Amino acid sequence: MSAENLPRILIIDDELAIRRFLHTILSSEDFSLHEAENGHAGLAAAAAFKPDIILLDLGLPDLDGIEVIMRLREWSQVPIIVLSVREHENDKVAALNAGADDYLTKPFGVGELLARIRAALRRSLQEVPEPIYTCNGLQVDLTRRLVTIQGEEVSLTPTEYDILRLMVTHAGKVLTHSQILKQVWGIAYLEQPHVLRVNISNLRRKIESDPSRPRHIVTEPGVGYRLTL
Amino acid sequence: MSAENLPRILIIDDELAIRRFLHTILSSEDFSLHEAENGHAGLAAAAAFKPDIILLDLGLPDLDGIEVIMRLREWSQVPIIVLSVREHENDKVAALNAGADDYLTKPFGVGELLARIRAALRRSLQEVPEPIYTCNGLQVDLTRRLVTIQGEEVSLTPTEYDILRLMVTHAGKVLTHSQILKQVWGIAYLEQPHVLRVNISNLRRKIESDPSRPRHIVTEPGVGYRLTL
DNA sequence: AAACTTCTTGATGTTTTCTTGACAGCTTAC
DNA sequence: GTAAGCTGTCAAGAAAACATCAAGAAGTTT
Repeated sequence: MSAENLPRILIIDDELAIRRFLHTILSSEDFSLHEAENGHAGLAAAAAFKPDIILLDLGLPDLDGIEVIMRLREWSQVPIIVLSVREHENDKVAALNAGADDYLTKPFGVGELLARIRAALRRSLQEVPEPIYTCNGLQVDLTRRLVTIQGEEVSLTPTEYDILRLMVTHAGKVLTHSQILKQVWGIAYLEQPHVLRVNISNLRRKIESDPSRPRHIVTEPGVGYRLTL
Repeated sequence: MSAENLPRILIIDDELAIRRFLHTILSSEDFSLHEAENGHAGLAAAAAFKPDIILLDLGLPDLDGIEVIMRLREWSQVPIIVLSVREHENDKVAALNAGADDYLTKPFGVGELLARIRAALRRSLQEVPEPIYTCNGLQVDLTRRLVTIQGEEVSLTPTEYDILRLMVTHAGKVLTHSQILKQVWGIAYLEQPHVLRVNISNLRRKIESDPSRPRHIVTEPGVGYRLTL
């Protein structure tokens, strides 16, 4: 898994010792970490860093923890796990009602923290449906890898689907021969425009109602191809 | 608010006293309640009652609590809040890793319980999928692990059932070879598509009326397999 | 321990996909 | 007008992917 895909965790805590502690625990797992030492910095970091989960200490110097939660909840659904020394029930209730997802009282077990982080991540990673490209009876559902023309299912070979997916994700824009060849076949095929033509032809036969006068996959002579918007 | 739209809570606990206690607390709020006094009844009720949230006691007479969580998670994403007297960290970690959303140690405060229920409800306003897949005479009941074809029960091996369950929970979507291999056999088998083919073949022999022309498990050449919707 | 089920693995034949070459149509340049 | 270059189509052989059978290994139950 590449570094970009690691779950992102934002730690908002003013105590250096705790930040170090959390850093030690969490960096042994596969997480991408970011830290903020007060409420305002935390709110800014939440917007900039776009964490998948926030670990929030309630006792911040500049802002009340509840305030931070409420400000976050004005625009973000990111899971918030509160870490606090206050174990009075009212504090927990207030934080949870303000929009926190979980509340852990210090000192807490490392295993429990990790388990609760995983539980929160599990919930929030529930996949977001990708948009479906639709145009003139052609429909491409990228999540289901399903292509339909006039409602009828079309079966594409892996290569054909790769090309079409590339075009859908860049719908309306011209894709040069080199771009398509590089993406689908790899750099080694840069000087082989023939394979691309054959595949475009096959693709058109499958998704165009009149392959000799294509409406979806338009050729831009001398440059490449373009998928009509 | 009409009675049909109230959040539905299922309580799985063997102790009458606790059920009474929870009933008292929760019926003062706007909840629709249902109770089960052992694991099997709880699993059945989860399928029939379709709760928005489950309060689960770990110490059940017939099934281990972790087992209940895992069985539920085979087909349902419903939030599970564990209520337990065991406050050892290992118990919490095991429950959370098995798929629980929260863990409360008895005795707990009423306010905290309500707050945690609200927190769980807040983020789980999503649709619950039907636990029973039906299509062209093939029926898969994930809650009972029961597969029937034209009403007749089919006996599957554990591996075959795992594959089918994976496909049912992603019905309509293409599952790549790697996805299936990773989920069913583990990462070590990623480069062994042969075992998958053998098992798909066996599965088809059992659930397809004409295995050579499959209607349910469609192969997407070069990619994987897909369960017809 | 025997009987049974399930899993794994190898061998073999089939199907699908990929690559490549031949050729024809079209456009542009001269 | 014609040559050159780009483009589209068809078809055949090669390569890869797939399905199925069957036998032995491993694990379970009786």
